[in-house]
Amino acid sequence: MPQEEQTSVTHAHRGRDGQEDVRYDAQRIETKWFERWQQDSSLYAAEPHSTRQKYYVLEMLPYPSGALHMGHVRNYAIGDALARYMWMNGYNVLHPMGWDSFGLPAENAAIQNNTPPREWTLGNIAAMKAQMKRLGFAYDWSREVTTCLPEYYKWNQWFFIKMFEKGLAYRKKSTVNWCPKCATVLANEQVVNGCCWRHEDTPVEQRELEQWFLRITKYADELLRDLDRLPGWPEKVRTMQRNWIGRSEGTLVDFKLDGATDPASSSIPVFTTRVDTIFGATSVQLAPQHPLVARLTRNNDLLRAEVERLLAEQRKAREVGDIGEIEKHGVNTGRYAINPYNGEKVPIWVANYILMDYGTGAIMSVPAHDERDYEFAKKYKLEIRLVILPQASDPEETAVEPKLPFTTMQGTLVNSGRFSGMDCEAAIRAMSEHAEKNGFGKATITYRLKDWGISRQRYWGTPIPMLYCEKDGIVAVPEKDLPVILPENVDIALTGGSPLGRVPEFVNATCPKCDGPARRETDTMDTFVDSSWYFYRYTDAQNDQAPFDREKAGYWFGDRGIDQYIGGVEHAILHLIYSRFWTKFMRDMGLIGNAEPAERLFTQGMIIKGGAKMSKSLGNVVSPDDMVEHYGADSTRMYTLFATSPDRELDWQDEGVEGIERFLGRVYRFVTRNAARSALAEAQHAAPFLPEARQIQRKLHQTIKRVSDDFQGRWHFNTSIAAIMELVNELYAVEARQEGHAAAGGLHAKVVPNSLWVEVQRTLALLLSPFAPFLAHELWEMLGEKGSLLRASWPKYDPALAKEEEIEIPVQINGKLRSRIVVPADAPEDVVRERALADEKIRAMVAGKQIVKPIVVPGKLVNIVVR
RNA sequence: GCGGUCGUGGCGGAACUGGCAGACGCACUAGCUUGAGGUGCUAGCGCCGCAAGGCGUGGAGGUUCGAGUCCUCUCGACCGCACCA
Repeated sequence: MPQEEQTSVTHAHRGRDGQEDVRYDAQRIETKWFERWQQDSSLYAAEPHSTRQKYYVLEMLPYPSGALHMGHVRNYAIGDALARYMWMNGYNVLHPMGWDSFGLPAENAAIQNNTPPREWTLGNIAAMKAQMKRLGFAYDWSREVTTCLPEYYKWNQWFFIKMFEKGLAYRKKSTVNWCPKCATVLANEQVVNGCCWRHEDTPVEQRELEQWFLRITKYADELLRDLDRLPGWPEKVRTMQRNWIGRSEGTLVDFKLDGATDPASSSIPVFTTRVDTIFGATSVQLAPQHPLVARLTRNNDLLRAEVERLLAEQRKAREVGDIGEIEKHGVNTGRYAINPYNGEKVPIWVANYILMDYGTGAIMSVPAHDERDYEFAKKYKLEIRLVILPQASDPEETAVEPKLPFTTMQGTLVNSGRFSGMDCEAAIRAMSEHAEKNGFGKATITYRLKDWGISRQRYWGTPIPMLYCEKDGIVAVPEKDLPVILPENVDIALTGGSPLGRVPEFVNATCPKCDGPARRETDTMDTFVDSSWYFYRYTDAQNDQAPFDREKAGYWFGDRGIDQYIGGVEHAILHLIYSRFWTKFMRDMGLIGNAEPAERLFTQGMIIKGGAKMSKSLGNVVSPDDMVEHYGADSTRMYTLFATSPDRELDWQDEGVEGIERFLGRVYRFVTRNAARSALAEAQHAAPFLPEARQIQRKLHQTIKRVSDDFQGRWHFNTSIAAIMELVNELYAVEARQEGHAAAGGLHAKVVPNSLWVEVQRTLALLLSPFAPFLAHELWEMLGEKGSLLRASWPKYDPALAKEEEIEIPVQINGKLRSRIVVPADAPEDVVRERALADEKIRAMVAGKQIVKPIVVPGKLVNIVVR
């Protein structure tokens, strides 16, 4: 038995001939390569044109907050490993990086530290770029994009004007969050429990402001449909986007306002997905903000006060985020609406749970067939009228009265005039047609997706390139006058309104149409605009004539987009939907040929520690700088890949990093001890190929296969790294035996031929280079190789060499493991069966029993079923 | 409420299409080595049991020669959406 033989081998205490091992000094190695890589700026540069196939790998660009956090490191470690792997496989790789550098934190820092936003931001960028370089990420810095610089945001303005010209950018009134103490607008994220984040006892107010919107809803349907054409995106993200777009098919029905004096506004459009239940409608419910409400309450102070209360309740609930749990309240206006299907008069109510921004802001209430309407009707004692009966399972049976509310579609209409007797689906079709024929409605599709409000009453953003002229109205800044430069030295104190409005030199301009005086737009753009198209700019980052050259973008994007995009799930909706919208718009402009920004998307998991997300308040933040200083960049990066698979949540453990450092030390010492051996000398020796050598060779090729397979498939780098560890463990074991032989003065002082020994070490450096580039390069150099590993070829595995000659397979009796046998790997079924039955343990156990059937799974196991 | 992901040793996690559960790492234990500074090497390590053996992948059933993996029910954790008419 070969297993037992192993134990008889002397386990040497690795004497190493009394020689001290060199310590693995990550700092020394990494500083050395860091400095070398600094010298050569072309090292990671993508070729503009190449005979090699292109590969565009992109990680989401960071906001320059001042320091990288571990989430960044994980994200970039994944992308960098992939980029390096593709490089070594002969691709022309584009792997760029940039800065999403407009946004609020810079303004807050400016107020707190009295540092101009620009200075603060650029300082942070420099610091973070240094961190990235220290971590050894292989970015093509010649293509760096910084969104807060005029060279970049000029093109935000250019795109905006193009959208304006196409009617895709427009202005309308809308509600914003307003903190009375700050006297300014707040982003939704800055509203905490309905109060200002800086004044936690001050409730946020809603204000109506004129805002710029981008008509993303024009693409709603395509954005939804094309999700099916993105098999390379996580199902989760596609589902989230589907829900966000929220397509809903239904019917628009006009109820007439009874006794309307003004014919122009005499109808109340209502949206419903269940027009089949409309004969059961016993009221119409309006959102408190519904335009009709103001008119209906004009002469009734009491009623108006009630409505105000409902409105306040709704706002409160929405701000806290639990509109779903709001206690339903309503008030009867005393007026009536006429159901166009049966001419019936139903009361009009105003209710706090009706949302103005979905559908038409008005609903028909059918208590018998809707949960919410039922609850509301019970509370206010409104009529509940049954108009759908469950379909009897047995046609002979008469339908029974259902439990209310009866909300499923498996039913038949009753008490519904000429539509009685139809099933729900047929009725919806027939009734929608009926409405359209008679001019009071039609089948419609509504979306939850809203047009994108991009106006921000903030300083640190892209100025919206618009002018307001008394004579010519809203006028776009001419292209030749772009960029509209964001002025410096602006007072950004939070005193209300847009800071740019306090800069007369900025505000006062000339109308390009009439040369008369004009006022500049003082709002800036949402920073999501910046990140909606930045990845195109990487293909042509220095272009000052256009956002990018069509051909250059065409080369990298092709017709499928970025080959691999990597980032956090937190961007699953906003950033990724805006990017998709922007791409479709650019395609319609003829700027690009792809309809989607990225063919494949990978969302990495969060990093937690001690069961919670890392946060300053919990004090469980692990700083990348500390880790790099302590264990080195290689260990830090590699740990983020080793702790778990990249798609899963990572539970940070400092001891885990130590484990990686220990492993890298083992590799380093192994090569230190063995690098000097000459392959050439050995080739002449032609040493016998002992079992140990074969074992190493097999393991080596199996490892190459496992690591390569992970890159090609599931990206489970944790198992790739585990495979390399296994290889190294085996190398140590064989090395010990080799020394044992030598010490014993054995004939085979060299158990493993030097040529193989050298191949093993070279391969080790190659396999490690995507995960631990610093050490890999050091090893490469120790092995006498020159140049970057990026230019080296990824090792190929040889299936013949990876193959096991003999395998051990388990033998079960009735599914329970009873013995093991060793057979040739390619032994035919009947041989395996014979061997299993001949096994002594098995013979003893099946003696006297009847063998029902022996099951042989070649190469896997034997299971003998006995009775 | 709807949609999704996930429950495996003391811990992080392996086990791709059903086929030896626990690879690899951490922690722990022992031996050797080193040593005034987070050292290295070797071995052991799911649970019960002296052992033979038995029991084990959140729980209960089922399919199968065989289930962590498939099916049904159920419990729990996390994420997203949410009076969406």
